[in-house]
Amino acid sequence: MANAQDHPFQLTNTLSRKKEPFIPLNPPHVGLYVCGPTVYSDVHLGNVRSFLTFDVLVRWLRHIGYTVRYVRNITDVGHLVGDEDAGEDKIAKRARLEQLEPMEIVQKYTNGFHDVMRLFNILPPSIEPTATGHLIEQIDMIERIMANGYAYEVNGSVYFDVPKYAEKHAYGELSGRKIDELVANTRGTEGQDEKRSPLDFALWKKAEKGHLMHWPSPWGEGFPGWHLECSAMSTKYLGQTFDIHGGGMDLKFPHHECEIAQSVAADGHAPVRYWMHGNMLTVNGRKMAKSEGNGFTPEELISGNHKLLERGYSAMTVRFFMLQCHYASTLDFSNAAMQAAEKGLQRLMAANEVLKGFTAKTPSAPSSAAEGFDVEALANACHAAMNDDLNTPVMIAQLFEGVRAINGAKAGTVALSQADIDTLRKLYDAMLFAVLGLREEAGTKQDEGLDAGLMDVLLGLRADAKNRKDFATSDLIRDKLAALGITVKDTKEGVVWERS
RNA sequence: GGUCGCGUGGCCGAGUGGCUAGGCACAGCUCUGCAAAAGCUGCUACUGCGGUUCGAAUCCGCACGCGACCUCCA
Repeated sequence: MANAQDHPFQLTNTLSRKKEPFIPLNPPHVGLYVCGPTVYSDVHLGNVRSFLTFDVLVRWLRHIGYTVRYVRNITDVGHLVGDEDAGEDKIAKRARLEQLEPMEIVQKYTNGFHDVMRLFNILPPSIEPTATGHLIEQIDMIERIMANGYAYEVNGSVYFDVPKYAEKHAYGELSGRKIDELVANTRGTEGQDEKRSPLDFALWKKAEKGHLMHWPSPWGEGFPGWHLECSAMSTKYLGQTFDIHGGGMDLKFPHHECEIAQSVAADGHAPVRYWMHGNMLTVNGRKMAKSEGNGFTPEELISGNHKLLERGYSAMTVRFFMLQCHYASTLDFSNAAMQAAEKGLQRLMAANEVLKGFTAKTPSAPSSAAEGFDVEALANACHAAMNDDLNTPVMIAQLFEGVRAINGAKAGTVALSQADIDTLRKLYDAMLFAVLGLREEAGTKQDEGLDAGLMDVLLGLRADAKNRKDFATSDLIRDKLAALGITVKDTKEGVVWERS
């Protein structure tokens, strides 16, 4: 767009805690890495929010002309369930519970994850690497770290030496932590006596007897540490330093902090130029989390079959609901908010239909009092909002300003030129579908074969009744249809119906 | 306990020190056989107390309330 130079894309870098102009390393290419799911259970709505945030980022970067290589991993090596069950990983535990091979668990929940992503119209990444597919790279990285003296081996396990690293580097810079405080606040360390410091973290864990997932390594049979895969895979596909790394707020510490340490220790470079963290989805003010048990799955959301849900909501309603909040703010889920979002989305999409339906001529003879509308200013405002740290709520607010103009043009109170209409069409098409990633939902369209035919019959009968001024009959038909969830509207252009 | 963040109208949520988003709900009007939709109009808020400033929701301090992270989590 015209003033991309004047208003470059600004992104909050959680490393500096400031909004910074986004300048990629090798324009027009952008390297983006996002931490993906651990595939040991169903994804819930909180997970969806995070992936949605980065989906909008990718869509926007591409919209303003960048070529994005988007890498989002699948964590398919289980990691420790908790202190008590040290030795058993989440995937192995699940495999035992469901009596499946660990890789069946991985495949099952990977498939489920992909289904959910499609449901919410979240674009697939360019590369979706798996931890188990990159053991060679991970082992190689451990060797580089050891060669540089930042890791040590104990009984077939390898640990990262955090105090050693902190002598020369800023461990804790991302999450704002200080080494002394971390040491002072460390919780129980039993079962971790192999570590020299409680802050040290595993790069490689020796597999105990009976452990299902393990691979050979220079240190014996074992499996990689949780933080390592992201470092190894981002380095492989995006280079030792790349543009943007994203993930949920809850991954900042220790996960992302460890990633920085691993990369610096292995290759001597800070891996990431811009760190980006999405905030949490909350329910009644508390974080939605697997461990809190307050999450619901997308299936439950759509069916409404969950005690927190008054009724079901469509995937696009949820998407729109989330986009009406800035990604860096917490967002609280509530039925009232969902219903408000649903109405708003309907109005927005309906206005887009009105816009598409305008004929070549001016939509409706504007009255002499019709006001003009600055379409250019609207387009610029949308662009500026997105460039301002992906401010989707402000961008959506602008689209609603446009809705008034579109509906006003139809009503004859706003004058739009053909050029205005063309600009608006392009703008709405781009913002609604390409950038916000909304899509028309099935079931609201009027041209669906049998349904459409049946409706034509009923509405034909109703029109006859109306012509005879038999309003009792015409209203009866409308009321009965309303009871079935179909709204009939008599507009100037004719009768329209839609499912609610 | 440590670190970080938040507290905006009936609800959800933006907000760069002055021009006081937007959505939903609500009320009135227009259109309409009625309804729906749409348009117009109305509804002016920033947890509390101090301070800085000509001027603060926005900056600073204190208090209260809430949350996140510190342990697997997006």
